[in-house]
Formats: sequence, C-alpha cells, structure tokens
Amino acid sequence: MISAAQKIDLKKMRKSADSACKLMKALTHRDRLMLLCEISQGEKCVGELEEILDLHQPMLSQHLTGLRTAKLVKTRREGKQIYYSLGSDSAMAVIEVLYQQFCKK
Amino acid sequence: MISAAQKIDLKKMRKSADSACKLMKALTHRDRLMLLCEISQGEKCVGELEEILDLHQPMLSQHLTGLRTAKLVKTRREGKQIYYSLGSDSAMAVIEVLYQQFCKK
DNA sequence: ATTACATAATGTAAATATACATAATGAATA
DNA sequence: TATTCATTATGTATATTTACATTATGTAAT
Repeated sequence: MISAAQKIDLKKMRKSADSACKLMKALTHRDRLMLLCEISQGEKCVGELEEILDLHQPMLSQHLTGLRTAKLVKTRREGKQIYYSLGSDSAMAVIEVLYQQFCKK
Repeated sequence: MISAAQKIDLKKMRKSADSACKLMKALTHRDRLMLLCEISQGEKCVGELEEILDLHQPMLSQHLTGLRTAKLVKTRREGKQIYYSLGSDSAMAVIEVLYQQFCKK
C-alpha cells in the first residue's frame, strides 16, 4: 500500500525541480552513492576510498570532482592526503531515506 | 551545518545500492520528477499530464513506460482514458524529502 | 470511423564510462 | 634551493548509453 501523499505545492516544486534533479543525478551511480555513504560515516582520504570502493584513481578522482562541483562533499588537506567528508544536508537526507527504504524492509 | 549521520550498515547498502540507483535514475529527469509529483496529489490521465507538463505525447508516453517498468506508477483504465497514480512508497518517500529539502528552506 | 494512448523505427545530439598519459602539488631530504 | 617520491588532478580518445524529436503504426474503447 502506498503511503498517503503529503500536500505538495506544485508551483514550488516546479521551481526547485532542476536542483532536485541534479542531486538525483549525483546519486545515480553506484560508486558515487557508496562513496557518499562511506564518508557519511566519517571522513576518508582518497587512498582509503580507492581501496574500499576498488576503483582506479582517475575514475575515483572524476567522481570526486563531480561531487565537489555539486557541493556534496567537503575536503580538508592533511599533509599529503586530502580528506573528504559529506558537505550537503540534502544528500544526507536522501541517503537516509534510501537506507530506510531499501535496507530496512 | 551537516546533520549528524545516522549509522549506516555499509554491507546492506552495498547490496541495495543498485536498486537505490535505479530509483534515483527514474528521478533524474525534470519531467519525470514533476510527473510523479503531479500524480502524488491524485491520479491523472495521460491527456491531463500532457497538458500540465506541456509534453508531446510520444515523449510523455516514453516517460510513462519507464515509470511503469520501474513500478513507480499504477494505471487504471476508465473508458478511453488511462489514469496514472503513484505506485511506490520509495518514490513517494524520496519526493517528500526533496520537497522538504528544496521547497521548505 | 474517431479518440486516446502505446509502441516502434529512425536519426541526432549529449552525457557517461573507461583507459591511459601527463601535469601539478606537497612532503621530505640533501 | 633543488631533487625525489607519493598523491591528486587534468586532458585526450573512444565506446557506450541516454535523451529527444519525428513519423508511423497498432490497439482498445466509443
């Protein structure tokens, strides 16, 4: 059964639809989604992410660049490493819903 | 400030990541997102959606086919019209979060 | 036959994934 | 300062996928 829909102001939604779609787009790739999940649990440097996600560095870097551009992640340099952490409440909120919907049923 | 992350079981997330990505993908298009928002407020037939969203019929039909395949919408025929309504709790949950995040700040 | 909707076929443009090479930055040391 | 190494970023090329428009055909209901 489908849950009762909340009242949505469609005019407002039309204005925000493009922004919302951009966030959705950032999450359409398995690796990016997992990347955000990983750093939602604590900041990690590129090398760690490379290992955890089993990605080649250029591919990972490209995903990270996309996430930086979309302002979904924050970075902090510490010596040689650059540490990534979550930089967006919206992204966190969506991830939590996905977790709720897909992992707790 | 980023909200405190809930504890996410990354193993579970890895298993569900592809399903979650599919849902994200369905929402990456402005027209599809708005389409789901529209019918979340009550079922509508194709003609109504065509007018509301200002889409050519084949394009709209293509989007609807995608949403049907992804089981995000339900259909009901009444005479000549086919009425669409929301068919997925997960989609509704994500839309509500997007509304919360992008329209209520 | 007409209306409402779906499906199929075709072409084009844009986005994405992937692999690979090269460049830039920072840290440590001489 | 200059050198060297590790880390990260950028650029190029290609294959694949995706989006979209257009036109045509199919189907179900009236």
